Amino acid sequence: MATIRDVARAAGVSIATVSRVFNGSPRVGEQTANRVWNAATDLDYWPNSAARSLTTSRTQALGVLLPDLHGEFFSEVIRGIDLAARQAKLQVLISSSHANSDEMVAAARAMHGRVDGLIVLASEEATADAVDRISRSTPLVLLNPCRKFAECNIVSLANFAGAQAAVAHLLDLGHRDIAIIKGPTGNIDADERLQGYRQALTMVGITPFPAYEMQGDFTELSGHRVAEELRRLTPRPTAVFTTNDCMAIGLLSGLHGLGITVPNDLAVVGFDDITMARYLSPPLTTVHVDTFELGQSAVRLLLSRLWSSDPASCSQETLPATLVVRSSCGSGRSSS
Amino acid sequence: MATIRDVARAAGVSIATVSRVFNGSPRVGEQTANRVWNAATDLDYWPNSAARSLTTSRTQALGVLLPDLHGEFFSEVIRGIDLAARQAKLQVLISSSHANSDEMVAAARAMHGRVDGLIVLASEEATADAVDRISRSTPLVLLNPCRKFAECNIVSLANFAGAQAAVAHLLDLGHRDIAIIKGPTGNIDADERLQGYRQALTMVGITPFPAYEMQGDFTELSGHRVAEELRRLTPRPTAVFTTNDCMAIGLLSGLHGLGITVPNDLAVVGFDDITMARYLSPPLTTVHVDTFELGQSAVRLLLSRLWSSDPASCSQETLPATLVVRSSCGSGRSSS
DNA sequence: TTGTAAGCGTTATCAA
DNA sequence: TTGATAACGCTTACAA
Repeated sequence: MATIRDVARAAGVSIATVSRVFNGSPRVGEQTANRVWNAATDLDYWPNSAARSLTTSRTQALGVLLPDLHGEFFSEVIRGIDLAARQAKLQVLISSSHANSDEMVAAARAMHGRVDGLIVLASEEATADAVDRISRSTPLVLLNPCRKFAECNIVSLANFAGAQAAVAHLLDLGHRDIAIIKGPTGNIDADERLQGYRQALTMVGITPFPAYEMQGDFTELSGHRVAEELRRLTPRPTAVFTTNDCMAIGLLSGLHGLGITVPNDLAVVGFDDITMARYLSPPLTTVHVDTFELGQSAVRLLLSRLWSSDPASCSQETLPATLVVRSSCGSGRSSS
Repeated sequence: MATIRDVARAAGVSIATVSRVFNGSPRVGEQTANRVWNAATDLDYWPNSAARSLTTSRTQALGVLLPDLHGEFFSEVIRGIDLAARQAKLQVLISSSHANSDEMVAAARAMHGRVDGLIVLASEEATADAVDRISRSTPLVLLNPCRKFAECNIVSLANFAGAQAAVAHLLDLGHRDIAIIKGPTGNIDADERLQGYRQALTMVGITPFPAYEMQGDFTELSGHRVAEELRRLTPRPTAVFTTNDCMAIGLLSGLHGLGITVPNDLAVVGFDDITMARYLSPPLTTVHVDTFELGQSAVRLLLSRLWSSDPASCSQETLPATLVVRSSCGSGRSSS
């Protein structure tokens, strides 16, 4: 690949002039600029980003650190980040599947000199410590962090409120025996949604019943497995809140196999509102969250952090979680 | 952030020695190495990747260029790439949502100096031209390219064979009137799957019937819409091949609303075998492809291309597409 | 408006 | 085994 020197030589100018042309400096004659463009095109020249970052100490890139995520959440967050980054002329470096703090810190270090800041999804308690270590050397935006780090920019989802709304909906429909399928232990989303569930029950005077809190792990398979357990519960619940849609899908499938009809025998409400929620049978009532927006917001926040003169400035943003009523909860209990 | 000079000063050595320590050079005394490690740890030092790439002219990073993709395909490919890259100690730069060649070329240029090679998913005819332009300056691996570029490393999916197998399955079950929901025009996957469908019919002496080739765009919504069209077809098809699972989901939902039961009134076979295919009702018979492996293979191919002494060397790999029989096609037509 | 030259943080080539 | 020092390709004062 040609360098700036090749272009300078070909255009009969100094390398400084070539640099000016490529950086859109106004202090360059039109004729000269044209000669430079032509030479650059001929030589198929483009500035070397590494060299550029070195002199400017700005990389025009951001890094993303993620745990081992699957499915729509993962893809939509990345899409959101990628799109917002592109609009801001930033590049995106990704490193996912981090199971513990050491891996995350190693990934962050490896990005040193390559990124101006980092977006970190550390929802698992196991990766919390990484945030402390990384934040000492790099501007950070946290996505849905497992703990609230005081001096960080944070974008979160309204998990608690969303879960409360989901359960309140079931209560409104006349249900009293409401079970929940929990997410993985140590995951902040899982935990907040569980708390929202308990709170909604408590508010109407129902004491959360431990046997109704069934363990899942956010996968379809775990939802499928729980169907069997569910029918053995006494008193048998009339409704169940699955803390994400994937588990709802598995559950629906399991219930179908068991001959339990939804919503007549059992009402089901999910969380996330993934694309296909509306195409399930019955269409799933669930809590909508905008994962794409989550990614976009993170980039915006990082940008404002990078531009701000005050590096200690920090803001926290929470994205709404709103109930979307479809058919999986029916229209109320016929018999009380 | 501390630089190599700070560490050298703190450890009382030259910068060359610090560099040697961080690059695992054997030619350095144990005592010295320890002093350097300690100083580095104290100062929280880590080598600047941009500077490193500049001197070595190797970046230890690869770029990924993608069109506007959603859902599981997107996330699994990236996961595959990310994992394989991490094993090879490579970083991953992502740029997605490219709708045309100019955008792709711009993204590739912006990565100049940041990546050693590129993985490009250019399945759309609209982005084909970008491949030609980019390949002149950067080592490339193509994922499922819309045209077969002779001098490129390519990993593809066995779309044709997979589609043939899906339709052959329907034929085996006694179906003769088999419709198809096509993917977006100009998309290679869509096209190859359509060709496989036609071929399977032709092979048993059935002439493909144009009215049976319904337009979809790989989204759930398009599958949903087609349900209505489908029932108005004469002769009414007894089976339908949807060229991806998302459309099958939409279709299933639409058929359910119309009171058409699967597989009794209509057999449905999909393509992709996304995670939730098995949890649909009925569980979807579909063609399994390993998207995660697609990403991994691409990285491996790029690596071998980068290491190979012969830059013109190129290999093409095709990943299998195998039928997974579940319940959405039933067990054969009761009445012929 | 253009050119010269210093410097960004490394690695790599020599010497010592 | 270590240390000077010249690149690497670029941006940016400062001069002209």
